[in-house]
Amino acid sequence: GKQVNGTKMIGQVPGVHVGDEFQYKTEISLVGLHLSIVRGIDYMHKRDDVLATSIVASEGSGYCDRFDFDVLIYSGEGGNGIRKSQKILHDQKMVRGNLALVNSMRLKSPVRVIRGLKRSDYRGKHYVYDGLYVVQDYWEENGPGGNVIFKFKLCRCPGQPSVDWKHYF
Amino acid sequence: GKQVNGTKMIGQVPGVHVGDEFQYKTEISLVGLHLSIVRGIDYMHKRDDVLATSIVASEGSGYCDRFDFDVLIYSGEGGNGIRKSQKILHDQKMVRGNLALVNSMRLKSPVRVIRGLKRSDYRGKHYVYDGLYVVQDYWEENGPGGNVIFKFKLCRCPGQPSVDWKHYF
DNA sequence: TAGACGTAGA
DNA sequence: TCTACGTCTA
Repeated sequence: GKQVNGTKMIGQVPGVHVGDEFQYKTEISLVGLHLSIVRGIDYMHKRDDVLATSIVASEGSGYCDRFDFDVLIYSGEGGNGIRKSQKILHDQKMVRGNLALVNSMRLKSPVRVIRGLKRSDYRGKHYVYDGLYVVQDYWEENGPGGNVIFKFKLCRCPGQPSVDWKHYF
Repeated sequence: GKQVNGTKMIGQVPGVHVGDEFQYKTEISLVGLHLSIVRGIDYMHKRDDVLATSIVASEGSGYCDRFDFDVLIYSGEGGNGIRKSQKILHDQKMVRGNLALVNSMRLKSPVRVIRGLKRSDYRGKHYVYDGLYVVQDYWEENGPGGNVIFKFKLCRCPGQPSVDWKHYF
């Protein structure tokens, strides 16, 4: 690994606080919040399980994530082909990040949530750490092309500082 | 723009020194060395010209850049299709970055050179600022598929600190 | 080797 | 919308 902040880990990352803001995915990678520069769901092996460490969620990004008070409805990974020029839609599979989120739910293992926010100046994003969530439920939905998409319901762990989102938009 | 260090500029960047090392393209973008995260040649409008500000050069990357003492032979951009899964080779065109380098040669405008070095631990790169160069010549070559590739000869400006490259490999 | 919620500029 | 010397994991 090449992260500066130490090893990949579950839960709170030392030195990173709720509300901390970052310019690039590479920065949240460097501080150890979310190691993958491109994937939305990051995960790691822990004992015999693969558990989610963190997710990057963005409203209105084509993934249709929804933040509603302390609840996040998050879309699984794979199949949607959003980054493809030929937008072929496939069913999402219960593997990798999706499977890690289910395992995290089963073991009540907390997941770091980073919100990707649209910039005011151009089409890119910036990123704000929103704190720890637990996965409470998941289900399948049909995407626009009839393909299977997983949805995960995450609830923000109590006792964390609140974030004034108006400050970041 | 979103760079932290100020506006895009030609020549020396305040606060950045020969030998400074960076982990990611996003970092050299943040400090103002090379604004584009993906392009090898960065450039800007200056009066009625488009001039090169900086290039990222890597030996052994498939682009066949060559460093030889204070001379760099650098390959132009476009056409080579290295990042494509279907490796279709086209002729490079005298546009964008390639044109900017020719303009920089004509006006003897200095170009910042960043060397992309292979990491020891994985397949990615890190980046070291090598200082200012001037473009002294350019020509066409035929690439492996017979396609046209531009080559640029850059010479390192005298009076700059030397770099102990063994330190970085 | 390919896939994944990458980025900026034309 | 596309291209461009991205970057990591499986």
